[in-house]
Amino acid sequence: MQRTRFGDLACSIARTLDVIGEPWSPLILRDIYVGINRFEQIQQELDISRKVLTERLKWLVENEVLQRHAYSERPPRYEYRLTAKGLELCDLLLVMVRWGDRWTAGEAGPPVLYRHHACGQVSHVELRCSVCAEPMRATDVDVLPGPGAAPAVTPARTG
Amino acid sequence: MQRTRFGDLACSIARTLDVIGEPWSPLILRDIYVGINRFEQIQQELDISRKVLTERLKWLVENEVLQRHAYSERPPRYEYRLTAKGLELCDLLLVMVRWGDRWTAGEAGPPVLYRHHACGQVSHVELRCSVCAEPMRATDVDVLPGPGAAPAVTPARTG
DNA sequence: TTCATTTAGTTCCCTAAAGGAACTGACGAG
DNA sequence: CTCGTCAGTTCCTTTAGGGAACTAAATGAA
Repeated sequence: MQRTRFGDLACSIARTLDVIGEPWSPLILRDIYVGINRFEQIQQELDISRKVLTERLKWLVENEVLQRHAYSERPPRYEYRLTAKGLELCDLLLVMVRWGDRWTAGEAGPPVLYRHHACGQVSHVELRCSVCAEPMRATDVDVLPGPGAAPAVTPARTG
Repeated sequence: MQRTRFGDLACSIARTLDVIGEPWSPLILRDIYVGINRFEQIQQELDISRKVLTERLKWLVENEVLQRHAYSERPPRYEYRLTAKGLELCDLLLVMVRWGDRWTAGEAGPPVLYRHHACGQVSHVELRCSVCAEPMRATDVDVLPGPGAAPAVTPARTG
């Protein structure tokens, strides 16, 4: 193997990366999210190698992030659609956008704005606690082992 | 070049990926976030190639996500610390965790739990609008061009 | 009928990045 | 003086990404 697969690690970050961590995958997801969902369109918009695009789409379909849907039988033509699983991955994109806007956009300002349906305002995502709805950032939590944790590897000391 | 750099694209997702999109980078960030912040520790915990680890740490320091800090002068020994910029990247990790927990954890349940300081409960992050604080997911927004958008490439038609 | 075009890939070669193991260098302990 | 630790560096092999050309299936125009 040239690249280590992360899927088998007992870590939700690693497992998420296993699905969309490869180069281009998040950008492909973004394209499909905004309606650029056919092979040729994505290839042209991203200027990605056709070979790699084929591989990524195949992987994302296998992992149920996308569905391949025939929009024409004759000639056979396909488009890619987000599944529920894939749509939830797009939340991740919104958080990436927020960080990129804050730390990499510079003088020019954000390249894209997001208007929230509920309030009609241009805004951005914020992380909040699912229980108390107060802000919940990386600094606001303690990390505990969960039920799916790998058993601690204690070297067996006989004696 | 073998791998396309994303940093020059007028897209905050691409720019974020340029910083932490390479294989291992998010896992390195996670390690440092939880206090595994020395070269040897990270190398052993992730079982990553020393060469790649060196490259990633260098890149993350150059991009001001990490700071290299000498915790001993003689012998020279270093540890890596998150900057403010890097700490905000960890928010992204929390969102990756949430998706991984929901879609890849399976029967065993989440490997790690997060207790929110403010309410003391084990919970997870939720995306909400920075303006109205209502839930703000990928399905809840309209996408508009922003000030930093690349000028539309309209082929110049003279005539 | 033939030719061009569109869509969705596939195949091929080349290069660069990842993996892996061994090696270096500075130091400190015994 | 040797051993061990930390923080890398060097070297070689393997494999994934880039890029261009090619295929297949169908449509449409000349």
